Amino acid sequence: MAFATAEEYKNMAGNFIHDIINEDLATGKHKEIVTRFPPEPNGYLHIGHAKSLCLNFGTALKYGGRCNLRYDDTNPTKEDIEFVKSIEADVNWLGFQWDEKLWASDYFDTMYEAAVELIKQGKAFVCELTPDQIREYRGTLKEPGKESPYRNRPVEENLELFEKMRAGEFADGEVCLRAKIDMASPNINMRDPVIYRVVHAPHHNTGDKWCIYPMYDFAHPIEDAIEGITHSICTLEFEDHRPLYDWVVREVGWWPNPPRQIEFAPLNVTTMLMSKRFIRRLVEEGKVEGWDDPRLCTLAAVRRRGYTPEAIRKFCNDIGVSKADSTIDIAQLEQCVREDLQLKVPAINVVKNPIKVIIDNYPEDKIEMCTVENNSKVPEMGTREIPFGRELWVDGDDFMEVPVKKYFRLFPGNEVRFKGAYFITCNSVEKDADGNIIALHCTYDPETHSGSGFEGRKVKGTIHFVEASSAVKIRIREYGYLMKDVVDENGEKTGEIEFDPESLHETWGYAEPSAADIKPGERFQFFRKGYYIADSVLTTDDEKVFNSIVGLKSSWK
RNA sequence: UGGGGUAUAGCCAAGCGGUAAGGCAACGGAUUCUGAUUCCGUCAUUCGCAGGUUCGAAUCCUGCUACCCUAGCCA
Repeated sequence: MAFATAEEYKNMAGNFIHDIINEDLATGKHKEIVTRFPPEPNGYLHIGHAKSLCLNFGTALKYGGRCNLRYDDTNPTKEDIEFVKSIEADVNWLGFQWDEKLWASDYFDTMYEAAVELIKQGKAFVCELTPDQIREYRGTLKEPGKESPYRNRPVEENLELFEKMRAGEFADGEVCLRAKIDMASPNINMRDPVIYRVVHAPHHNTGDKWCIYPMYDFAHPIEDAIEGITHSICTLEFEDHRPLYDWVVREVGWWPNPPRQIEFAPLNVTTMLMSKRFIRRLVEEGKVEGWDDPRLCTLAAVRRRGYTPEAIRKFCNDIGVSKADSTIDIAQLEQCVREDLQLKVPAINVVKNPIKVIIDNYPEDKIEMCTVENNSKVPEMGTREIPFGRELWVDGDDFMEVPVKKYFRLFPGNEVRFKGAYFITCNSVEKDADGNIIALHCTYDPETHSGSGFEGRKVKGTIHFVEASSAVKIRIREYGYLMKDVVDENGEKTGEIEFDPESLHETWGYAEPSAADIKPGERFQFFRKGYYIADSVLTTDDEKVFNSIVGLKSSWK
């Protein structure tokens, strides 16, 4: 496993978060920077998490600090230990190594003590209002709330009641512990927020030890403080919670140099569905193959699709970090993938929508081997031999019976180079009774073999081919976008997007003989077509299935 | 009609009182045995709008406007 290096992040794009860190370092507030990546184990990590991962781990690398992986497992009813394995695999795959792996649930004792501390200070109380009543008492965005009748219980009574909560003497929702802050606060988060609730459910880590669990707003700042996190980086929607975050660590008072929460804008990418809820629905309804369906944006999916961790890290670094709502064009991600793959993967010849080419002046039984580069950008990747013979397949896109302007591949009367082989002239088109093309009859010029130094004339087009008798048939899965624009009856975009059932297009083609040896997970450039990966799930001994990664940058217009 | 945020090119994003970086996209042109790559070039007289301060404003001040978040015993 190749992990991201400190070197990679030394020159990480500066951003407002680093301005804050630099300041904290300069003033001596902190000597070592400690961050954390705190997923709730309730689903798969996706490309949006990658931004957070790169920010948190990258920042730690940049400053020579530490970054913890911490599971925010404070709600036993919504979490599933099953996801833990995938989360760790994905974090490592992306190239990050946590300093420590921790569980919020390991701090339940401390959190309980912290709650008791608040009660003793008269800053928390046990409330017997029902959830509905609490909502009612909370007020609205524009109107202040009103105080709970239980708000001014004596400390001793609160202590007793809280102990009873812990002892399991109350049913779920019957009572809860609330912070005593300000019911008239314009910030709703400060209107006596619930900090502990009763949940009679076993916890994967603590079993039946607890039947009360802390709420995020109470737990998270304590988790950060315990670990000595210096900068708690999270997404924008928690901005309004910051006053409460600060309140908790301040009022509990056990941490002289408490962490600072900093928020950044979450990632959106055009055509990529970042909603975990919607992804889950598609998976459950069977509209996609699973959490790793290559059309999804989970890390498992983009991995299967052939994206590399290096490309994703580059992408995250390129897009920068700010607090402005944004949606990145998918083209920017794809470009990062091409840029990375270009220097790493070999090319093979593959044709889709094959058209038979017969070289009429080439001997019937002769097969000769042609030498081609594995990667024209990287000579060290060597060469390979591909067969050339009388009957060949060319790509359907490489022939036009009636060429459009500036088309310089195969058409009747035109001469092109077959990459690695000869100049070939298309003479005639053989068709069946229905007008379907059976074969293109061509001739080759023996003097023009690759490497012969022939300079007699030039051709404008170079195309690739697959020798027919040795061709390997392959299945190709072309991934379009999962979502498409919703259009109304007039064909106008409504601004909404919906699931596109045609976003997976399956076709087939022929590949050169070497394709028979390809192992699942291997990536290739399909010469002149784009980047593909041998599917690690579907490939069998009998057939090769390739998933599209990204296409080549542009084609002729 | 509370509170908290955010507005710089088609999409991101630097900029922090001294005259608009960079990336993606797009478009020209050169090279190319991949219409890829590579290489050169073009792409904001203007920073949401309107005023003000200043020799000088995207940066400071005032007033607007638009969009996002926020009323879980979710995170």
